[in-house]
Amino acid sequence: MSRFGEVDDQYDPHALEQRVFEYWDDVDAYKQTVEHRSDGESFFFVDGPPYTSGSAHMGTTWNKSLKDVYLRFFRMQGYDVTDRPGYDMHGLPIETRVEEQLGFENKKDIEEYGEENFIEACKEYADEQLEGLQSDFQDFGVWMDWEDPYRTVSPEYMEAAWWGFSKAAERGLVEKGHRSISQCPRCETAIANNEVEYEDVEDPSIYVKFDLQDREGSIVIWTTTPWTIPANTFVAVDEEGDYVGVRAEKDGEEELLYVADAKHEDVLKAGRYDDYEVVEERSGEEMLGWAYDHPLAEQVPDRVDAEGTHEVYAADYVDTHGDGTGLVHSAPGHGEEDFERGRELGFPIFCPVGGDGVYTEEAGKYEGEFVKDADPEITSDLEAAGALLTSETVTHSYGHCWRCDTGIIQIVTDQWFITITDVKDELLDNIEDSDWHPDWARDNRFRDFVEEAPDWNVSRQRYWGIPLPVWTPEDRDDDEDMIVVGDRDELAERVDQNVDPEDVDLHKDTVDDLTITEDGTTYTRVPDVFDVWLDSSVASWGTLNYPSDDSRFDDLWPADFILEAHDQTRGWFWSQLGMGTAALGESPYKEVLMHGHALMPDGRAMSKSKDILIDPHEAIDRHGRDVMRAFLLSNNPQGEDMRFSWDGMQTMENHLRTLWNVFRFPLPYMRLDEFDPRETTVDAVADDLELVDEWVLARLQSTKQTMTDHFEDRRQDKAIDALIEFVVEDVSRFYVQAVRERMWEEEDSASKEAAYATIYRVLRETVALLAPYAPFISEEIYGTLTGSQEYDTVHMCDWPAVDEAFVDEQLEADVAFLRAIEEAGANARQQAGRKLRWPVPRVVVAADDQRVVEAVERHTDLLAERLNAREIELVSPEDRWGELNYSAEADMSELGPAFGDRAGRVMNALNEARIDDPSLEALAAAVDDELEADDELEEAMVSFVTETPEGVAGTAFGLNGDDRGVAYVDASLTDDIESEGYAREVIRRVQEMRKDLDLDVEERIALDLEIEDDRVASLVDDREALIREEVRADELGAVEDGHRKEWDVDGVAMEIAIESLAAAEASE
RNA sequence: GGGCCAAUAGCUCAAUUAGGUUGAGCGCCACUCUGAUAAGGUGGAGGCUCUCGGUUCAAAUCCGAGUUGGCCCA
Repeated sequence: MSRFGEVDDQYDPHALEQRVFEYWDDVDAYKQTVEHRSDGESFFFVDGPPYTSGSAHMGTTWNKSLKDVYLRFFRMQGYDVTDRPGYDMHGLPIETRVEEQLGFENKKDIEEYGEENFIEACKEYADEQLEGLQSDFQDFGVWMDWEDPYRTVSPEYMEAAWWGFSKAAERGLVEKGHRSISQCPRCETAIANNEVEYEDVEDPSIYVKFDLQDREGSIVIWTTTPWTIPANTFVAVDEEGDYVGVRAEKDGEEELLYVADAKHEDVLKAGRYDDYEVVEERSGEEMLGWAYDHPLAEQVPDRVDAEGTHEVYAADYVDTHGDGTGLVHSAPGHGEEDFERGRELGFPIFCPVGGDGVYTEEAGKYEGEFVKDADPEITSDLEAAGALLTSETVTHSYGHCWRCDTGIIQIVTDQWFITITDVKDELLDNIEDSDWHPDWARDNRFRDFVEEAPDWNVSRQRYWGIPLPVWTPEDRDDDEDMIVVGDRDELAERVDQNVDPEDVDLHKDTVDDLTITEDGTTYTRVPDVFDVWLDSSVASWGTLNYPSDDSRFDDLWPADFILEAHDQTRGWFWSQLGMGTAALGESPYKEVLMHGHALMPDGRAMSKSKDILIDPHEAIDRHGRDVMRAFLLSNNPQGEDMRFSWDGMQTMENHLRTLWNVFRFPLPYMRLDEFDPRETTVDAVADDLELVDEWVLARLQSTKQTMTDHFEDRRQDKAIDALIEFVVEDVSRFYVQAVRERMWEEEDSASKEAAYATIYRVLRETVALLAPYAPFISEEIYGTLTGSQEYDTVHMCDWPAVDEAFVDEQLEADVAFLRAIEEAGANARQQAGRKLRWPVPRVVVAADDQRVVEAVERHTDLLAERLNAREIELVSPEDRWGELNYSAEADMSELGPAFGDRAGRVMNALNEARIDDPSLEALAAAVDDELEADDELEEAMVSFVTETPEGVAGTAFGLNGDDRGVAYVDASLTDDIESEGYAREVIRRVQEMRKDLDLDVEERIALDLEIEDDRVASLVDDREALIREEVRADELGAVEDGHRKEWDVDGVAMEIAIESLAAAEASE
């Protein structure tokens, strides 16, 4: 870009962004920036890999924008930043998508299609999805290493998972075990608890009577899963709970039922008993050991029947006041808690259900039926056996597979685990080694989650994932003597077949058939693949291609910084901690920034499936990338959700437009004067800097300090707020207004040079501060300001440091007062009906305190200029402005009782009184005529009102809500003031006419002026020189044709004509 | 059902370690100004600070209970 070149009149985000994209390509901006920092201190950022399904939504967009702003910030601070993006490409979500595309219904279809083909199809699908995300992220202007993302499906990455798992195995943390797990019967695989989604469904709700042996009566249990009754093994009670025996009567028959005391009314009501009576009170403890008959003994002949089963036991999962009866049907072959308790009690684990949710042979009569379909039959069998107390339905939340929405079932299967419960203390210790923003997320939420986390089931009975690197002795499937392979070299070395470690893909189809033979034993591979959460859990070394590339691991690991949304406490924050601790004994990250979710403008969650969303592409279409990014980044990134807002987007566009306008304002002048920013620096012109220059430079220093502090607190939102306030309030609305005339000066002057140097410095640093947020507009402004004199891209700049020479807190405070006075003055002017264009003879500032006096004394000239006042008079706090009078406003409700029928006259006197001291004494003296000897005026009767002299209006000014004084504007007219006022009116109109003709700023004109009112005409004549200079009129009164217009200036008719001299000459 | 977080103007948020008359920006309405400005300026409307209790001379702020929303867990 050429320095001070022509720029768009209007901020046009789309055209600008396209130009910048092309420019970045031309100069290889990203690569240069990375290279520029290659000698810096290392900073290891790890990208949490988005799952490759669908395109970028607003949440991902916010996430990547946040990453981008921090990575750019760290780079500007000099760090050599690791910025490899990642993609999470394995797992059930993609499998189910591909199954849908291929029209598959279950695993058999996959087997028929062929594992290899299916895996290939998944790979293709994942690759396609990755491309969509890649191009979106690049389109948002995110600078990461897009040429080399880490992909969880690459052999190097899969090897990183193998390595981590094998390290955990070396520490004895890998075991195969029987566990109760959540199973998706359609996907035929275990799914993690955190992949279970809960939805309300209607289910059976049955109360079942288990007849007691050796004593009269039945115990009553409640369940919403009749299909688990065949596996019933024991009944649990609360040892400390209160239970009752109830003798109940229905249809003339009587029975004795045992339930929790707190639940007996509900239960008997549900059973529609005619009448009942509590006949026994028992503690849970007393019921321990009671034996009962399995109600489906006939239907399920192979049911569990070991010593001590079908008896009552204590368990801590019983609640005598919750749902149900206070007696809990327990089937260790299904429920997780039942399983744990059953194991403690030493019972066999009976689970007559297969991975597809179909009863096995062990289920006797029900063999071959899908469990949920068997509910009605089981219920009617219970009824036939006289065991059904009642059958209803209930709507409750029930777990579903997060991908295919099938209701999950709890069954006990063999799975592989990383037994992180064995290192729980270490996990909790390692939490302490990471800093979180916000800190409560770590200390409350994350700690709670880790404390309660069970062992990690890492095996899935699926295809599209990283194969477990576990080989077990042929014909045995336990974890004794297992072999865990840690990398590809080890694989090639140990397997019986020929494998090229450089070449092997590592997916299931390439390793399934490999065997290992050692010491005469042949080992075969466990057919499972890893839980997809294990993939991303190794990202901290997978990003570095460790272990296949060990060049950087020692230097970089663990990660310095990660940044994800709050749903990752259960996800990636956790899985990484678990894996890092299991494999290496350390937290794999040092600092966490946890942001929230993107919500709809009305506060609802966005949802793609329900089509409730704001598409980032639409946001870009409407406002551009910089605006979207800056809007997203102006939201609190710490734990709180972000509401998207179109208004907020528009406001951000307005702010960026203001910056654009500030930037383009001085360009023509700088160009004309051949201003050289390298020679004419603020330091070079230090002696010529005027007050406003020093002030805006001081504000720049404090803005940099504020922004840096906020960035270091990870509150980039507050940082950009500070920057916008500086640009809009200080630079645009104050500084630029104040220096316009200096820039218009035609002659070279030290003052103009100082203004150029100042605004140049301000703009040059502002775009560096803005660059991480709005990289496109910053680039174009930077390029236009610097041409080829600096870096090729603003993103190579250092983060601007505070320049102590320009820090001036006193000046900042002074100007804050001046601006408050100016604001009050503008208000007073409006009250007095005098526009700013007309000078006023004086402004009187009545200061309430010494600080205001100091500010005004130090900067009287500036204040006079801003207020367009000929003179500033200062009244110090201990004095009162002598020209003020006071009147009183009487309160009749007080006067009435005090003065009776004289009240009206007193009131008039009070209201008419004019006194020069607002005291009751002075007032009493002024209305003396109406008062009688013992009358006493009281504070409550009146309130004092300040009366300004004729033609003067006053307005109070203050700072942060505290009144600090009053500004009085004396708007009286003199010939001299009218002369300048009318001259300014003429100038403004001529300027407007110049604009009509689209004249260049430098263009000379001829001016013709006719004013009917002789007095005004003569007043204007007095200012001829001023008018000629301001409107660049070389000739007066000689316009024949030209541009001619009639004006009405406050009732005075004028006719103005102008003509460009260049045009006039050309036509001659 | 449990945990965490949030709730202040129509919208987005402030209210300065630890109580002292609720503020800003945007939007809206009126007026005004304009040779950088789809700008700017002035004024205005707009709030039982989610509800109910408690502590206190005093609560948006501290405590308790609830409501709504978001996330997490079951």
